[in-house]
Amino acid sequence: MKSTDFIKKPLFTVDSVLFTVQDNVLKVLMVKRAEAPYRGAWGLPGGFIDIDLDQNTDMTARRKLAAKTGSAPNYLEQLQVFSGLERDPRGFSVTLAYYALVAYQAVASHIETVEMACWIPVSELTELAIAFDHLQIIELARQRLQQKTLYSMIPVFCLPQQFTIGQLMAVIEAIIEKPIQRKSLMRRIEASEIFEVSNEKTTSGGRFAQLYSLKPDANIINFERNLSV
Amino acid sequence: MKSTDFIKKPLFTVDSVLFTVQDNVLKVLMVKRAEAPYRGAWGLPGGFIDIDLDQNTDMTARRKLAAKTGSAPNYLEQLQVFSGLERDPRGFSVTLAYYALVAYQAVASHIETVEMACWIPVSELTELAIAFDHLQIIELARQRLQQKTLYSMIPVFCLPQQFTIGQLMAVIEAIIEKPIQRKSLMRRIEASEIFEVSNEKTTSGGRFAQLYSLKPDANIINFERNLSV
DNA sequence: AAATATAGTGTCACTAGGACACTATGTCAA
DNA sequence: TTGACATAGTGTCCTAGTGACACTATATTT
Repeated sequence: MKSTDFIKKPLFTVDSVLFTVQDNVLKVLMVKRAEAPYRGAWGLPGGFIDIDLDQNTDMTARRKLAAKTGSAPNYLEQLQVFSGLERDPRGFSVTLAYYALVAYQAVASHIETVEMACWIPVSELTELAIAFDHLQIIELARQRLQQKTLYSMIPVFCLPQQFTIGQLMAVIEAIIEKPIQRKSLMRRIEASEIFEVSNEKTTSGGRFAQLYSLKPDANIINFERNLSV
Repeated sequence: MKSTDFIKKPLFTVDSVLFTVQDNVLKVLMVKRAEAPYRGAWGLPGGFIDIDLDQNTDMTARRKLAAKTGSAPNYLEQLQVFSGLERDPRGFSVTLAYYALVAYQAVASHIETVEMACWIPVSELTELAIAFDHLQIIELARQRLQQKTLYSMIPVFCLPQQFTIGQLMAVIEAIIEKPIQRKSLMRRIEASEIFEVSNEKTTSGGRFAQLYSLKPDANIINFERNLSV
């Protein structure tokens, strides 16, 4: 291995776009950068692989998320690699971006205790100083999440273990930013066969809503049709 | 930057699964490895980023593919990152895998002149010695290609510029390994609005087949339903 | 001219989602 | 107590895109 290899190796990092839905608004976990470059700007939670700690890049993403949220996300999937000379002032860089989902309730209290980690509505990101190309990464993650919401049930991962259909519907509508038919959602819940019912629950004035939860061994399936756009 | 950073940086490579369809069989471009590890085994075309040559990882994939095929693929997309301590005897490694499509005719003659590059039917891969976890990567790429074939027209990228509906149908059936309805395909060709007609052509005994080609500015769209599985 | 092969169309059935009226069951205020 | 209202959940018809498959069209071959 020549010494030039050292210089020419690109920086490799792992970043995650952690989504949740709170009050019918899609939000992203952002971290205020304490170091250069882009010191003081908001960036995605992430960092370098630690070969001693991480079996693979999934573990890196989980470790970095746990550091900020104190827990593991309900869903984690690779988004895309972003690379190039321009995206980091330190030189050629390669970032593996993940996107992830979590229930707001699961991390809300922990977030408050963490210095400079914050849920930011995706619609308000443009008002902030965002580090690197992270705004672009978030936008792609949002598109992927929207698309996947049209043909799968992944939005359940933005909810606590027990949830009502009304809550699931609200989360879906927050993600795709369009209303959907309650009836269509119920048909899919039945067809997917991955949910089970439990007790009852009441919310803001109205009939009791059935509580659902994911079956323990449930695999998220893909429907063969999209919901209408 | 500490000296330990040097040691602990993972190997980062870019590999591509280049598919084509020849004689109704889905094939992958494999390269016989001339160096350790896995010397003599078959592996995917790929290698390290060259920061001086590559603007980004897409360019790395294209450059490595051009070295083996003499041309650019018709389609190229990121598949997934594979990482871990176990997958490479040299240590912790990270590979960004792409998958790509090309017309057999476009590279057939060049392949023959290249030492140890070869189209291998995906069904015959298990009979060979495959380096690293490349077999697993190819399998995932195949699944992604199959899935995408159900809701898009990407299989056209396995064909030359001009092609008949019969050829497109054959390519699709080779990819998903199921027969499809000619009528369904024609409906999608019309609906997609990305194809245009040209002259005529005859093949093995039968009525002339209309030749189609992709419109110059065509964007591959996704249909809202899958073909039946 | 008939057999055969491939190209392309007409048409009906099926399926899953969209629309929307309707029923069910809770809260709250007069 | 009762009626207005809010949310939960159902019944039913409409629609669009695909599957199935018989049918027509046009070439080659014998």
